[in-house]
Amino acid sequence: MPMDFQILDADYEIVDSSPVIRLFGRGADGKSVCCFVPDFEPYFYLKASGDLHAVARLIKDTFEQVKKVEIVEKFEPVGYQKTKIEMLRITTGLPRDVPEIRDEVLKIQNVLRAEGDWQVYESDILFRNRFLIDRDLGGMVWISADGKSVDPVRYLKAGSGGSSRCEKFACDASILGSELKRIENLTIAPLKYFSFDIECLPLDGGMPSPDVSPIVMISFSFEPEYKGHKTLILLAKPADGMNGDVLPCKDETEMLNRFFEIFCEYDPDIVAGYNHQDFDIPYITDRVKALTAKGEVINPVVGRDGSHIGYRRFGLITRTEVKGRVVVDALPLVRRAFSLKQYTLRAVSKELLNREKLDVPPLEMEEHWNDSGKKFLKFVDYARRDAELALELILDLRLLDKYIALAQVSGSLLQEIVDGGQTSMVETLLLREFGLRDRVILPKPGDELSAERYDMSSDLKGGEVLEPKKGLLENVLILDYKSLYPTIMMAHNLCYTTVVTRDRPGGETIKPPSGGEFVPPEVYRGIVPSILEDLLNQRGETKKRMRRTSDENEYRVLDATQLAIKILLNSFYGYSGYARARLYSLTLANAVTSFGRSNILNTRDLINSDIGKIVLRDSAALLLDEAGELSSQYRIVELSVAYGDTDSVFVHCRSQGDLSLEEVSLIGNRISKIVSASLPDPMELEFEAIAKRAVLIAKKRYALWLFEPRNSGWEDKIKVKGMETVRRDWCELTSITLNSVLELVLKEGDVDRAVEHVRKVVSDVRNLDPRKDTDIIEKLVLTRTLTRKTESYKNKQPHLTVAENLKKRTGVMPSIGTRIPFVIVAGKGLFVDRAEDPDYVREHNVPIDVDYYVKKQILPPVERILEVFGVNVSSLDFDSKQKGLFDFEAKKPEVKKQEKEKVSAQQKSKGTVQEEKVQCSEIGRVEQRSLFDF
DNA sequence: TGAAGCACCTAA
DNA sequence: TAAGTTAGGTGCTTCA
Repeated sequence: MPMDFQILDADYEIVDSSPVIRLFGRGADGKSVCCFVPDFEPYFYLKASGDLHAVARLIKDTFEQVKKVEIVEKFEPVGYQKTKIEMLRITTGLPRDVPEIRDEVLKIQNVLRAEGDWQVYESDILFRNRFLIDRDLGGMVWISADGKSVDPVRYLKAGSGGSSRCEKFACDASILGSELKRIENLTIAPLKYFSFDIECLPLDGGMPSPDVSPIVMISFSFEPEYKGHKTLILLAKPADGMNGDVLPCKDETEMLNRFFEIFCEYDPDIVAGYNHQDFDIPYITDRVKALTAKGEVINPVVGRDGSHIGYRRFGLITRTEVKGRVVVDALPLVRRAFSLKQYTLRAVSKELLNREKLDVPPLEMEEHWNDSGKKFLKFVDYARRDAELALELILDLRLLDKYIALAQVSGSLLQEIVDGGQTSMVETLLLREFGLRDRVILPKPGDELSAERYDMSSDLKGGEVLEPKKGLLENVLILDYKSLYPTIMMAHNLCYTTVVTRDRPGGETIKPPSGGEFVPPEVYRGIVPSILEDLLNQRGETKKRMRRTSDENEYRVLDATQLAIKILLNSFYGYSGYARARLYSLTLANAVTSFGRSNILNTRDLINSDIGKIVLRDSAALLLDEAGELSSQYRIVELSVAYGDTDSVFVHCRSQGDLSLEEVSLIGNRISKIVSASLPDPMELEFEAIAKRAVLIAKKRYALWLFEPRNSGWEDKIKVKGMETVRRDWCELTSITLNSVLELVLKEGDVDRAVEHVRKVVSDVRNLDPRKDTDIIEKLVLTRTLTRKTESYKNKQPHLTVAENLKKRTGVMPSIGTRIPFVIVAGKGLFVDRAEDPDYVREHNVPIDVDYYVKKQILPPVERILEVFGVNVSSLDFDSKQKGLFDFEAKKPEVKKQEKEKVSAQQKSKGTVQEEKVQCSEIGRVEQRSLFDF
């Protein structure tokens, strides 16, 4: 009977001195499966010169690992080629033979004194990936495997000389697959998830070290439950009167053995945790080693094939692998998915789950552990909560959905996708498609070549950013190009395989503004453009199915799929300019961006000049007809591009009197149609939304009051880009204040109230009582990422100061990549030297530098906006010297109120925003005058 | 006093 | 066995 399952992981094992692929997965029936697939052989390609038959014979005779050398016809990786050339396909006995002999075969060239350049191809593809690519399988794909069931331990031992790794096998079922078929299934297998978290007893509250600091507790959280338990806590000591989910053990060794037993017995597909990739897993591994060295007996099996817990460190990065399962660390996933000020489990749980982490400070852990009453129970609950939170982050926030979809669409294994970036996905897709088109792919470049390319990359130019019409605008259309770079590549057949390098095609070529030449699709349809086209079609299809389905789960899977496809579509351009890519082409990357730049410039000119004006008549938008006479029932709308960045254009619509949202959207649709019609397929300018009001401050900095069509009505929201509200290196008070100002200015059109609000905030801060207002410190915290080692900084940095203080006080230096919170405290000297840890400031009542917050955090961003409205910004702050002039402040509200009433009356009578500008500047002056009068 | 350079973060 | 890309604003410090 064939067995259906979803592929979670793949690797190989040697049986009878031949490699056997192992596919690990979870079946629709809930059973974990291992499927053995023999008879797949490792190979790579060699481009050689001279008599290939002779070369082939020599290679076969020289290397005993080589099983077969064939002559095949292939295209080289880069450049348009009229014909294939002959290459050697070298098959070896074992996967590890490939890296071993790939350098050796190149030396044959010297032996033969052959001319030309020899080159190996596809010599560094992991064997499991080679298999998945060649068999059209991939991560999280459903397959139906036919074959007979086998005893995995006996099977692996047969003739392999006894692999020590297969004493124990943790799958529910194993089969020897004879036929594998990919099947369509829109569900996700009933995966088993668990998370775990360890608690160690550190010496003097510092960092625990696995040599000396014991692990005292391990907490689990399960989904679905394990033997009726949602959570489980293992203790490294005996204890009485514990809950059913607390398992006291004799000692640490027994606890660790229980941990591994539960690991295998539960048999999770997803091994979750928070920072466990960098901390818990390496710690357990090292601790087991330390205890074993002392003579303790621990059997640390975690893999589905009986393999042990372990990790590897590459520089700063730790990689852990658990055979047959997927290790998912919530920390990097949360980092990628959400822009937060801090990524401690505490901050993340609060922000995203609205749940509190419990806490036991490191210095008190020993006390809590040795207690037998409440404190001990608190410690247990603390451990339990940490495990729960890690799993909740992944499940409640559905963090894995996107990655599962990316695995399915790209064909890479889930673990690679969760761990890595876009590279592995793009390469998997390229390898598959190149293979089908008889084209080989280069190995990954070494450090030298990468460095060389990195230097060249400085002449890769990017997108075009149009100078914004700074200030306040009404009725702005937001349009953007749908998937600009991918559609450019499709429209112009831009590809590694179409760029003219050696062979010249007969007819015309495509010439991008950046230079270079590409053959048209009739001559050779580029591989990347066809991959993109395929992805684009898949995405359209997926979206169609989303509209059809009523099943909630299916909808979610489909939504994740279309999002994954979008990510993949946008990954190819970046990859082509990436110095460590297998296929790197500056000509290609530059062609894409240069078409992009000329496209947005053409669009601007088309809208400004060719369209220029649009005539609104009845309910239809028409182009202004030169000959046509216009009666009073027509309205002319003048169009001009107010801003644009890479793939977007903001079009300002001006006409006499108000324009309704419906009228503006008619214009938007019209522009979209006209511009799209002038472009090659599948490029398309899409009408996205209307900004009733827009404040453009600078390139990449603006705020919009947006209206988007939503089921037969309009939905409005404020969208802020690039300004301090969305930047994490400004304090919360800045973003709150700025948001209020933007809201008042954009939605209410009430600059006056915005000014008043700012004054209030400023005076609140100036009058801050640090002893009483400790909670406001929270709003004054700035954060910045520690991006490098101390010695690599050329200049002092505030967060570096704080990180070093932390190191002095606790002995622990925050690791690279950590966001460091800090506040600026009062005193003399440089800003960088006055940065301090907020906790320290709270505990020690250190005074805050109020003047800094007013002058450097609140005012500059607010001024940049209010200046646009002609507000005299010097009236916003009462300088610290004037703070003593209490009378003035007391009088202020009266003056304000009068002015405000006057203004709002005027506003009502005139109404448009243009006039407000004048009125507002008057307010500014009035205040200014009263200041002097006083 | 203002330009130059570093550092960070964001837009696309 | 680390890593998609460039464009651009702003603040702080140093130095001519």
